[in-house]
Amino acid sequence: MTAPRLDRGDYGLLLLGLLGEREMYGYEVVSELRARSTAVIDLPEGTVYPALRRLERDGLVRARWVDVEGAPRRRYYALTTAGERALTEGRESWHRFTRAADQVLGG
Amino acid sequence: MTAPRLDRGDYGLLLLGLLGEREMYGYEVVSELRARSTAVIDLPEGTVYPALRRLERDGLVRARWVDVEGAPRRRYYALTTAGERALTEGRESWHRFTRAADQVLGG
DNA sequence: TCACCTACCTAGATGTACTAGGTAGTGTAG
DNA sequence: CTACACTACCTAGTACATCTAGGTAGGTGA
Repeated sequence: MTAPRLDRGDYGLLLLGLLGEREMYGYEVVSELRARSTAVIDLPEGTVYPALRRLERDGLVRARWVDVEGAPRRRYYALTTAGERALTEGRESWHRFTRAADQVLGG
Repeated sequence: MTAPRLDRGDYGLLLLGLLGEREMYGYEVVSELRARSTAVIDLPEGTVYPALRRLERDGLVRARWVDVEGAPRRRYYALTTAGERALTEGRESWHRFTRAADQVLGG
């Protein structure tokens, strides 16, 4: 019964977009996404952490542990060169797609 | 190794968008999508036919067989009332999403 | 003591796209 | 008359991402 939602894709590109600005850790990514999109994009942690792992597995991001005083340690993620390239390409194909979709949906 | 693609969602909404304009049959949907999006959205038949079936199963479209002289018969699909409502809602949430995504990706 | 927040993680279910086929009818070029 | 191409439909199986629903652990404040 649920209506079809075009916004259910591979969210990896959004994570690349955030990490393209600065190094971030997983939990920060979750709250940044929510803040920046005024809660429109509200990915649960169970979605974000596996997604970051996939990006790492595919060589698009690099991770490092950082100890923090008086808090659990954080796993910071940063783009690799391949990640930056993927972000650029992904952004372009995303814009191509939105233009095409608006052509179909009526912009 | 493949780069993450934000444009892999549930394409059902696009089909609703097409059918919102006029009744169409499956094969027509495939070629219309390709034509209208200048081949950016190129869904294979193996994607479109099952998607139409799902929309029908969910009560968003209604199907009828039409005999054609000198050609294989066609299965025409049209929106139901629920389908029109789903299209309106889907369009809105799609626009909310693109705005939010551009906020993250850098528009 | 209890609740809550940060910060990370995973197993399993669900669901969709896509691959790679298949059937059948019509028209056409060699 | 044969081979190819095009229309028009269909399905089984695979791959993969989201999401649910948990869990672990350290720290803070009532």
